Order: sequence, then C-alpha cells, then structure tokens
Amino acid sequence: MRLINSTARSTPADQASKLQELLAVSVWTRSLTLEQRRRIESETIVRSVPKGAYICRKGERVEYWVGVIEGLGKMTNTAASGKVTTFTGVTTGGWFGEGSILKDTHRRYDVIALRDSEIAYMPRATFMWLLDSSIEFNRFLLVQLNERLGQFIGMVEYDRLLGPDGRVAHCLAALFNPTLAPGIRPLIKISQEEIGHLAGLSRQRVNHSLKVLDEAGLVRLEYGGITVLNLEGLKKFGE
DNA sequence: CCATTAAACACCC
DNA sequence: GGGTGTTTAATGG
Repeated sequence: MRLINSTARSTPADQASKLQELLAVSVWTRSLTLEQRRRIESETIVRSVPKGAYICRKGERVEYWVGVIEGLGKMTNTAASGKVTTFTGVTTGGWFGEGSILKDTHRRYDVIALRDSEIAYMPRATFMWLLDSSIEFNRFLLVQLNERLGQFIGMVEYDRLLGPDGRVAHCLAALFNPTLAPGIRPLIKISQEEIGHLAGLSRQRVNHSLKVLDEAGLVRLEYGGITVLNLEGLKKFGE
C-alpha cells in the first residue's frame, strides 16, 4: 500500500485546471469574489492518488479539507482486531473532512482510493478563512452536514428495515447523492465487491441484488461498473 | 427448508 | 490480473 507522499504528480497547469473543474461544480464557490477564488486556487493542493492508495489516513493531524475532483474513495475504519468497516463512499464533486477540522481533532477514518483519483487538499487555514468570510460557505457546510446526517440516519434505518436488495439500492443512491456528489456521472466504476463492503454484504449477494435492480430497470450492469437509470427509484426501493 | 456465504473455479475484459 | 458468474459445501435461522 503506497502512501500519499509517493503518489504521482501531474503538471501544475493540469492541476490548476482540474481544481477549477471541481470548484465549478461545487455549490459554495458561486458567490465568491474573484479575489477569494484566486486565493483558494493558489492555496489548494491537487494530487493524483493511484488506486489502492490512501487519500488520507486515520490518526493524522487534520491539515486539510479534502475534495474529490475525479474518482472514488471509501471511508473506512480498521479496528484493533484488524476488522475493517466501510462507512461510506466519497465521489466526484464531494468534499469531506470538515467535521474533523471544526473539532480540531485527529482524523477518525482512512479514505482509500478505489480507483485512480484526483484529489484536492485545501489547507486548514484557507478553510477557516472561508468560514470567517463567506456566508455562502457556511450555508453550504450546514447543508452538507445536514445531508450527511440524513444519510447516516437512513443507513441505520434501512439496515434494520430493508432486505439485502433494498440496502444495495440505498447504498447506490447514497453514492449518487446530488448534494454530496454534485459532479458524479450516471456511470460509476466500482466493483461489486466494494459495493458489498459499502452495504455489508457478500459479493455474490450483491451480484444477486444488482440483477434484481437491473430487472426493475433502476440500474444497468456493466463490466466493472454500474449505470444508474433511476435515482428516485433506487431511493424508494423496498419501501 | 431456505437464505446466505466462503471458497474454488472458469470465463472475460 | 482483476472483475464477474457459477457451483458446491457449510452454516444458521
């Protein structure tokens, strides 16, 4: 497993345009002044993280707010026993880590790239400055935190109420949450095994559920990925 | 019984 | 080589 430091880096010009892509789909940038925007662009670091590498690590001091320009990460925690639990996926256009920054604690989870990803790291100082200077930014964080809270409440609820098919459906719907992943496209490249980790199911069971969802016309199965055809249908599946 | 899963295997990209 | 589909044997409600 490679660490962040050893990951490949693209050219500065590449990085700048990739960062601009991310900022373009992020809601909180819309009301920023040119000056604010320029400061963010100059202080935020962009890094290519290869598949399997850490986007950020549990226990490290929280120096950055992290945005996914392109790619997919899984948020996990490893218990002392070695058991790994996957909390949620983070995908294109999404930002995370604000909770740890606001609480000023160490990071409580690992995020591992499930495929080659482009990641933006906004320094804590920049984040705090935005927090102090932009009402829009504060509103965005409030909406984001609320959305995530809703997602986690939903996870508990669906875990207890729904069968495996419903859990898979809900898991996929969560990945495609337009608030938390505004830049995501209908086709997502993720293995069925990883969906299993997200939903807490075995690979075969996920495969079975996906076929059910496929037959219901909610998704289309592809090799190494899934196309979402009906997000609302996924959300409501099993109710 | 029935559903689920781990393990093993054979395809296919 | 990794992702996928399938079979088989074991497990547990």
